[in-house]
Amino acid sequence: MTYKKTQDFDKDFQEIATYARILSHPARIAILSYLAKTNSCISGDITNEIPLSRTTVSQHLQELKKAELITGEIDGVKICYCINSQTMKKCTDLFGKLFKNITKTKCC
Amino acid sequence: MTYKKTQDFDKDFQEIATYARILSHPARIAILSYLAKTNSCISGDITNEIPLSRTTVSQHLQELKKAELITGEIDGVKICYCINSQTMKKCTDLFGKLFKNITKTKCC
DNA sequence: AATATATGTCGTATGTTTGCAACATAATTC
DNA sequence: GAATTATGTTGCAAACATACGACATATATT
Repeated sequence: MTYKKTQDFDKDFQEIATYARILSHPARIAILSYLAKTNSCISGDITNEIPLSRTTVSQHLQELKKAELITGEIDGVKICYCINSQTMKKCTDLFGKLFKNITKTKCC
Repeated sequence: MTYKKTQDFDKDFQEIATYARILSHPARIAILSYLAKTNSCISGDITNEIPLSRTTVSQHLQELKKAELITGEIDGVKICYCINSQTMKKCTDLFGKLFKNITKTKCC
């Protein structure tokens, strides 16, 4: 086996990398952005906003849900997806801390 | 062709997604972190710090360089990699703005 | 100029992500 | 209970990412 050595790294680095991967696709950023600025968080409305097939948008939603960046609540036939503020805050802090640490004003 | 629709999204989203992809591997975060906290920015020293082969570390360095998050200057036989503060600042701002936008205290 | 040292590039194996059509399910309405 | 509506799941193909050994290059030292 010649694959995946992510677990050989610092736990913090692994965690940030995981969130970064979620944010590494514009569709997922677009979904989060849309959820933040509207109150209509119905799956179908999200799909209409994203220039991808229903299937693909659904998959991106599942990834965001798995990472706990969003929640999904069944409401009759429809499903309401919302931003998970708690995880989002954690994420904001992690990235904030990272960028603070790796900002360097001068080099050798 | 059934692939890659990233260009169908908002330019800002594409840009953040690109930086997020760079940060989506712990080795690259470890490299940036190491460069920030030490003055020894020689390629060989970085390689010794990362639990991956020289080849693989070199590839991660190339990716960071391509994204302009680091610079690489030849110094005799050695190469000195340094954090590109300008790009890093831009990156910090982009993510800061994103997280500020998608932080929502309540949902439907 | 031969040798040693530092580093990059190529080729390749394998795992992961992206995207979608087709099918499945589950609540609602007629 | 049949049709409709909203949504998730499966399976597949193409593209991309990860990892590394082997080879290439380029400076420094003897």
